[in-house]
Amino acid sequence: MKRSKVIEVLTDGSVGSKVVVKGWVRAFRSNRFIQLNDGSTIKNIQAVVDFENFDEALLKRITTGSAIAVTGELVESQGAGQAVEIQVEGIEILGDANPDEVQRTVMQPKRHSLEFLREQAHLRFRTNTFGAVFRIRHAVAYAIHKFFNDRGFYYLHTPIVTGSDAEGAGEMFRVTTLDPINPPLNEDGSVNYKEDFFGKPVNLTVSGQLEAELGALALGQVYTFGPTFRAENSNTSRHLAEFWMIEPEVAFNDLKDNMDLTESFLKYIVDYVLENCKDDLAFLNEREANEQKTKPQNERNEMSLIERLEFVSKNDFKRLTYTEAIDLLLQSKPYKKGQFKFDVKWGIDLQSEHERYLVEKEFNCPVILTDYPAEIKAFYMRQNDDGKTVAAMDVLFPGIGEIVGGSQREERFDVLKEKCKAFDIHEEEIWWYLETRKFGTVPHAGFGLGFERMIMFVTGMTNIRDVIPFPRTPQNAEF
RNA sequence: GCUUCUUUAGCUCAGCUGGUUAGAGCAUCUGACUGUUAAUCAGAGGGUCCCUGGUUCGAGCCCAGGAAGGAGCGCCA
Repeated sequence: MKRSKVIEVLTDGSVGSKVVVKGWVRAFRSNRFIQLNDGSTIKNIQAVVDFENFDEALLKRITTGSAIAVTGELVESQGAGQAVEIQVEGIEILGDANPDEVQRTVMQPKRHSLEFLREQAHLRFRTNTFGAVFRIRHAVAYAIHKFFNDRGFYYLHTPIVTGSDAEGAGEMFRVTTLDPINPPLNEDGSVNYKEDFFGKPVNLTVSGQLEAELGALALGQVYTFGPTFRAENSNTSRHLAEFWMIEPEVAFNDLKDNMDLTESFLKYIVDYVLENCKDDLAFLNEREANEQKTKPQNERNEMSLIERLEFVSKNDFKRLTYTEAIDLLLQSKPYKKGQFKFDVKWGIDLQSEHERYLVEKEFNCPVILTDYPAEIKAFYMRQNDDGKTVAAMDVLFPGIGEIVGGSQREERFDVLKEKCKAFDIHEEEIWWYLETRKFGTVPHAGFGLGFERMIMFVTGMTNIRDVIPFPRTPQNAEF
């Protein structure tokens, strides 16, 4: 008989029918009630055993963590916690799990710290929390592809190994096949990269944006969705050395179009999760609520996870310029009381404390800041007419900080060449990028969304290492 | 990279002014019970007190150095 998934049995199963369900045992209570989970839903199915009719040695092997197949009739449950359950007629042990060893793992049926779960990333999928997080992670990835596909975007695969060091987005990981102990040397003692695999130094990508622009300037609208690597020694709950980024790029869009696209995109993702991940979201909502109870009143979230998602879905993002933001900060209470650690004045890069004040105190909703000073933003951002600022935008989310960074791109050949000079970027390194400005250049714009930061927002997880299956961070590449 | 906190049983933690045999809850095991929902009740086993060195009659506790982890900051998405 064909196996039914737990979610099928719970949603479409008809009472009286025979079913086969396979999964992992979460709990075996009273020698009678097996809680079985197969990953298709956060919910377990209860399989009820008349232990008088089964071999005691067989029942002994039904332990937390073991894998079994049960055959039986789907019946209405006599208990309160579930509508239906399986009256077991046959049990097959698929894989044993020794309780003494299970006890040392995160499968041990008790509450665990996230730190302990992180040390067992290979087993944390078995827990309710991480099951929910990774089902939602999938749903968000799918929603992103669906959003862009429905709007006529093309998914463009930009290179992971890149020879250009021009993005300026951060430190890069060198990729080489040279012998690290005895590399071939030039006469002056430097490494001879002509003998390396690609004949020159190459790195893992820090951004697919420049290549995405090339695609957009022919295909019209494209997006990338791939792994991104930053060799920064960042030790925070918001940074990974390997993360996933989505970078749409649209020809003929200006900064306003870019903001509109960003806002509808983020709201679409939130709506998709609210609509399609109800069970997992309800669990994470409850989980967060319980966690909040252990915190002092003033550190608790004002809204629950689901309320926060609904709030973002229903309310317009607050849009203001960098210059307006600086004015607001200068008039703010914490500034006047000297409570900011970092000074505020036009021209500075906003610090976390400033962004948090704007997002969490002043507006209490997502904020889009635009038109930053040119000096603190990348070379490819379009120069505004004031000569001082560029058409940049950062989207700031409560609790997460910067979730999107984007801009209208500099499409004027001469201006871009000047910017390259000012930023010390050699033309011969990005001649291909500059050429698009020579042949039918047009205004265009795009942005980058940190995928994991978005997952943090929709799951309520507060450490980025808990929303990617196998986190890579400084000094940690286990699994 | 900087600041700060933590490290004691499988997990989460307590451990008094430095003093005899290091504790609790949960988990595991054994037994009882059997329509349970984090099942319940009784009992048992389980320790390199992170590592190295020092002070002391005596160190889980004090001092020095190191390691690992968390949080915050910087860099950024």
